[in-house]
Amino acid sequence: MKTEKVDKRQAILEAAEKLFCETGYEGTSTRQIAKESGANMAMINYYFGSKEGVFVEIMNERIAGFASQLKIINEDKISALEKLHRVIEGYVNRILNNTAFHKMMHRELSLTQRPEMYDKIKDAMSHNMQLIDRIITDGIEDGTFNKVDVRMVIATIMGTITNIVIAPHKVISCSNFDLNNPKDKKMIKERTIAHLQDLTTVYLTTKK
Amino acid sequence: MKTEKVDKRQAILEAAEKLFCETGYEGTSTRQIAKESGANMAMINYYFGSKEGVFVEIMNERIAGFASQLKIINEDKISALEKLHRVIEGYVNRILNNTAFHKMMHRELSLTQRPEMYDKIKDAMSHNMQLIDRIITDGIEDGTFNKVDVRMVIATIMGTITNIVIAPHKVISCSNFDLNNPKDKKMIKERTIAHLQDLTTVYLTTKK
DNA sequence: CAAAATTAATCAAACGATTGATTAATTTCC
DNA sequence: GGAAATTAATCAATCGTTTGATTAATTTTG
Repeated sequence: MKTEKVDKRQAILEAAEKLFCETGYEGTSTRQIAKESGANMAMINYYFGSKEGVFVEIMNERIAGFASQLKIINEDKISALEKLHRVIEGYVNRILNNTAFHKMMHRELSLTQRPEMYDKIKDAMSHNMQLIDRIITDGIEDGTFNKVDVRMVIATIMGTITNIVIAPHKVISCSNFDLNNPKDKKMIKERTIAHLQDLTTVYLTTKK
Repeated sequence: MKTEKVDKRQAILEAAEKLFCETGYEGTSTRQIAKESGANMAMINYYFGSKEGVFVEIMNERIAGFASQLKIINEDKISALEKLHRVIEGYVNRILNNTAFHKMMHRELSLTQRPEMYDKIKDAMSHNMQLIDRIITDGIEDGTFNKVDVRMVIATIMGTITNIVIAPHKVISCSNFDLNNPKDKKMIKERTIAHLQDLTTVYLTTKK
């Protein structure tokens, strides 16, 4: 009999992330994680020390993957609007490819009970926000963009995407719509990108 | 000594809402609710049947207050843009006056474990969404608004507000900023309204 | 009106179940 | 053979809920 080598540690992380996303941190028990991952309950504490240790590990892993994606964009020799459009495309794709995690992150952000996690997410976000801020501010300074409330524009871009992830029914009234269905996801991605690019183009570059 | 008559039932509701907002539904114990409200633990089940009964009661109360506010706007003899601006003003004010509850509602919306609550929130929202949809669609049909993705515009308006409530640090980098501080709240309200009204005006009425 | 009966509100205590965590023994693997 | 990985069994603590009793207020009755 072949010993199918499975990494229990990884299995726990994946099972935990799935369950945390679905039922929240408090709503998920270590026994559920053990059952879902096929590992013994004690393995959770063996590898991660505690339930919270698993959670922190998941967040750290994910957040680490955040930073690397967007930095390249700002170096390209393209217009501010083009940069912004690429950022939007990158954001929409990444968030809609990780809807479950994004929901969890947002949920955590709305809770006051784990301030160190709140700060961690905040810090992870702030870097990307500074990048977008830089792009828009540059556009304003060189005269291609209107003078707008930069931070509010960012809130609008981020907020729109998050809103679509968390409450897709607002956009699609179709009852059998499913964000996990690749075809549906592709459609909503394209629609979101098109909308946000159109919106920013009109709002930022229309001369009054 | 005057017997200061306190309504325990109401006290439980208020304490529970506060705690649910702060630490989530699963993260709040009935013992905490009892202690915070000054009521005996048994009173929770006596009045509401269960912990979930308290939660449902809170949501129902709040949602009931939702519907009545916006319906009047659509009857006024004003332009579509004017209507939309009033809706934005109403929304921003209401949500920023109830940030804790709005956070809780949004958190609940991102969980899949209480589908009946999800549907309840969804239904409560959908009425208001139809109203906004109607306003924008009318504006498009009579030629005052550009042809846009109506549902996406709604997602943008809602998403912006929610994003500001849940992650105000994105907008205000000031460290001692506090949404519970009336002065700070007033400022962020005005800024949000101004931004969204400006955004919708430019995006919907600028002729290309 | 006043005694009796009924009701609603409140309480401390305890219920069984479940929680996250730990133990000590066992198996796996190099 | 010994370190690492895995297990079943168990821990105290906490969970949401229920209980039986008590108080205070109200209603019914003679």
